[in-house]
Amino acid sequence: MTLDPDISTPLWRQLVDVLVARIEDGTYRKGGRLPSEVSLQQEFGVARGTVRHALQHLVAEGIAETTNGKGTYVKP
Amino acid sequence: MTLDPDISTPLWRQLVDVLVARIEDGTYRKGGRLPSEVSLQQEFGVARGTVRHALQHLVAEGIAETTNGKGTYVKP
Amino acid sequence: MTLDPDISTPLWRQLVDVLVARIEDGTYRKGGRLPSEVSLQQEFGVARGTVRHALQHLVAEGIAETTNGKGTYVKP
Amino acid sequence: MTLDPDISTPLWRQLVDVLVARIEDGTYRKGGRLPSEVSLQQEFGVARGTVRHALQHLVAEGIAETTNGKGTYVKP
DNA sequence: GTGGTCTAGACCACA
DNA sequence: GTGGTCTAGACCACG
Repeated sequence: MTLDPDISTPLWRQLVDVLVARIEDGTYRKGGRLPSEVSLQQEFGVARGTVRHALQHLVAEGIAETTNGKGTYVKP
Repeated sequence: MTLDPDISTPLWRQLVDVLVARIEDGTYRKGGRLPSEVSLQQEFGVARGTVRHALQHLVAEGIAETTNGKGTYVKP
Repeated sequence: MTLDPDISTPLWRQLVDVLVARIEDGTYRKGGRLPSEVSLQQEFGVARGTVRHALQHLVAEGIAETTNGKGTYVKP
Repeated sequence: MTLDPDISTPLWRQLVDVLVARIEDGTYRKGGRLPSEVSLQQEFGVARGTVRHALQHLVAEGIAETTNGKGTYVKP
């Protein structure tokens, strides 16, 4: 899975879309843990800040919840 | 009694404040023993490392004293 | 350089001794930066917590100084 | 699985025998990790000192190897 | 890409 | 059954 650096949509937003899609199709289960920031960084080939931005967006939207030292979880 | 994971103050520092307050109001008496690390861990819902960090801070400030195998005591 | 897991001296204390020795023999210069926590972790084959414990000991003794996001420096 | 507190063989030695048997029959694989001290303590209903004594015996005999913070492993 | 905080859980040493 | 050490690996804040 790779993102497209050329189109106008910001990378972090493309990433949000991918993550939301994966939550909806069950790749990431509700109540389950998302991959770590480093994993996502590597999988999508983006900077860590981008990953953090995307995850914080999910948290702000109430889709996910993050716990220090444990990871980011999909809300049920 | 619970700590607040949202505000910027580190959990261990919040814990220090609570312990100091309890020493000052007499909940933990001078010369008496503080609850064990495991007790505090359970009461405040944090990891043992966080509890230890807070207790070591009290020791560094000369407020408490710790003895291996016995516990942590409030200095008179 | 490796540490000895068998003897009773804690690993973090052995690490303190090595770092102090390197400061004294000029391997790490006064005013210069120490290797990052991750580097030391790899060089000595210990966990990052152990490295941090050793570095914080140097800071507590006034031998080094640490700046968030930049590194740990030997005091002149 | 329970041990027999009545017979003259010390509990820790009975425990050693059980562990060795389990290594030989493959319940605990060579190179694999033994259950934690607390697990064994609960499974066999013995004190922690007994478990530690038995494990240290395995280590002394070169059957197992223990690493602080990780567990006790069966040597290949 | 550094240091800072935190979690979870193991074994170690003391009493 | 306490505190002491250690591992492994996560997210956070700074630069």
